Amino acid sequence: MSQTTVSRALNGFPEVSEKTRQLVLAAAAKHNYKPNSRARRLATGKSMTIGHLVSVSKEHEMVNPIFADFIAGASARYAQSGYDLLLSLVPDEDEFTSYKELAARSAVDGVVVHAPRANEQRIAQLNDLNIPFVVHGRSSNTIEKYNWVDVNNERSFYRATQLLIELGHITIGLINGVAEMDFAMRRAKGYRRALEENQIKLTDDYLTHSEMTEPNGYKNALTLLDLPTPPTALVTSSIIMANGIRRALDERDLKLGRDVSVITHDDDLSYFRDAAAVPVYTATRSSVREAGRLSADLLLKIIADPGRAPEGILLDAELILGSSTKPPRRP
Amino acid sequence: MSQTTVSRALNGFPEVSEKTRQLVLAAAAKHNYKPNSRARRLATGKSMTIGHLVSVSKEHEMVNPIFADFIAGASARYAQSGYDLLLSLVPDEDEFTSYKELAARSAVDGVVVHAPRANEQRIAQLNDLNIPFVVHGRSSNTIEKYNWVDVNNERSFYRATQLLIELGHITIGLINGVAEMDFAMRRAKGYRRALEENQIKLTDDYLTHSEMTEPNGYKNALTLLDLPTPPTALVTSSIIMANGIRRALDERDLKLGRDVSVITHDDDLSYFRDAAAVPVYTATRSSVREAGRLSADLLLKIIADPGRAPEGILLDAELILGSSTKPPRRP
DNA sequence: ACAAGCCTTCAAAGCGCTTTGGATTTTTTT
DNA sequence: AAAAAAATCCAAAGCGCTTTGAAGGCTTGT
Repeated sequence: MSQTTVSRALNGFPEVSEKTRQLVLAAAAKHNYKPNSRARRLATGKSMTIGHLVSVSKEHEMVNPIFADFIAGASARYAQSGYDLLLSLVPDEDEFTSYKELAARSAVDGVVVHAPRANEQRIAQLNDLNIPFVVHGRSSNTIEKYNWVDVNNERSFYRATQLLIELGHITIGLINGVAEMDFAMRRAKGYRRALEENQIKLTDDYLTHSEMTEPNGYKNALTLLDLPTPPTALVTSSIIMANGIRRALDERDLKLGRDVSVITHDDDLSYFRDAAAVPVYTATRSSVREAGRLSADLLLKIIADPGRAPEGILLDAELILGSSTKPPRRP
Repeated sequence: MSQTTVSRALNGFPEVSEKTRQLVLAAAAKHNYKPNSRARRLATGKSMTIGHLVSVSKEHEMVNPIFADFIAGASARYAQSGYDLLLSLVPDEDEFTSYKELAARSAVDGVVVHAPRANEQRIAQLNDLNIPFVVHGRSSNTIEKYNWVDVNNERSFYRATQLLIELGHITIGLINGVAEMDFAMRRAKGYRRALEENQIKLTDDYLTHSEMTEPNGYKNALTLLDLPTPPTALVTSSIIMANGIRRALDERDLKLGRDVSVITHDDDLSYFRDAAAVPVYTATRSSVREAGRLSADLLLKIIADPGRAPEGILLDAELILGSSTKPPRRP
């Protein structure tokens, strides 16, 4: 049997009879034959690979904790479509170099951009390189069109803050992510809008920006609690920071919910899934794994149909009531 | 200038003069030329790719939280050596199929095995497939030789338990990972040995096994605290579980350290780095990122020299004193 | 039975590199 | 200055597939 026939049989072309196809498939299964990826990719001119460049803060050697779950969502989709996932953790200052290199050696058919900043250069760069991409998040100060999957951060944090205000809180802090990040900027915006609409004036002392680690949640919570007028409620951008906040409260002999209310954004991380009947934290919840799935889907679509108009997918986080929010204690 | 010369110049062969090499390099830099990965890989017969198959518990959709930091360590090494990192998250029941497929289409030059069980089939399977691999961890019930990088789990948990005993604790619980995992087994062994050597008899009620999530830490801590003779000290396998334990203590109005001592294993995760002058948790600490680096190094060595005798690298966790351990309260 | 038409199969070219073996040039030796 | 050796370069083959263009085998209509 000729090479052509085998190739056609395996790749589902109609020119081969069902009988021979079955024969070929059986033989392939028997000998555990799979076409050599390298040869296949050279012949087809496709890499069948999606790149994920995750930038690592050089300063803190910090990997975004949501990335594992995001990838978990995306990976499943790639596998279904026969794509491999190329992962590279790059120091943030080398990002562009890495993208250029990937493009030059044409190692990937598309990439996913993680953790965009409000001023994100990578979008223009990738457009220049003419390589299909999807951004997980958005970039506020970018005019170009691009494909993205994002959560409605502004609205979520507006709602969260609004809820606290409705409960009677007036002094509300925000323990946020790094200021340059687009999501952090939008969340701060939502927080501020809610305060403004309710004529609550708070200085920026009540807003902290830092990497979303447990120690930072702790540290920033203490800072806010030490203000002359300490907040009676906190909003935070990460369940990991919320854990740090809890530790700070504990240390000050304050009880979560009773003494200080907390609302956190909850990415539904697999090792922090807050699935109790009454969740521990009142939270704006949105599955980052689902975002991974959607991003992968979108990227594969773009690759299949390069002429496609850029699309944005906006997910709405749910505001889920837990036991960490109560009206403020009367003094 | 011929293709041959360019190829040789770029790949550092000695047959080309330094002058022409510089010329070639300059031209390549100018046009941002990089040899096409696909063609290169076909021609050389190497994939220049390392596979990481991370198995995902289908039941809980759980991704091991240490995996991101491990990968971060490994990724840097691969990049240095020009290797790509292929990541695949596979449902745990499909593991072998995935390895076979990778081998059949010869998509990778080697793989890293994550989270080995005490009875780990993948080791024999990979040996059969004749594909270079390094195990992050070990497999107690495997006789074959293989390459691994592991922490001295047994000894670490022996020392941790011993420390608690020396402080005067007699009722000590262990909140461990999933029982089938090799690391969990070894840690339980160390814990038991310390108890035995000190003639402390405790039923298995004081030992829980589960996936290392925050909710599980919480749940299991509550279970232990509800025992007729509740433990005055706990050892746990993960700093994420330790956070759950803290929450349980909080709920019972018990103070970490003062009322219940806790020692946790600390993988030095980037978003939980316990870097205070006096760490929050007394911990057996070992950087999983460093383990990633070492695993990558070892794997690259094996690939470069297939005749190499299997090697094991045993890391010793440090026992670091924090503020979560105190002598038990006198009643 | 023969031609037309379709279904099925095949030989060969090509994907963009590396590598071999030989050709050419330059340098060194006699 | 000629021969030998070394340095440099090049044409062509080959990596294992996919894909093109053409040939062979089978069915149908007359």
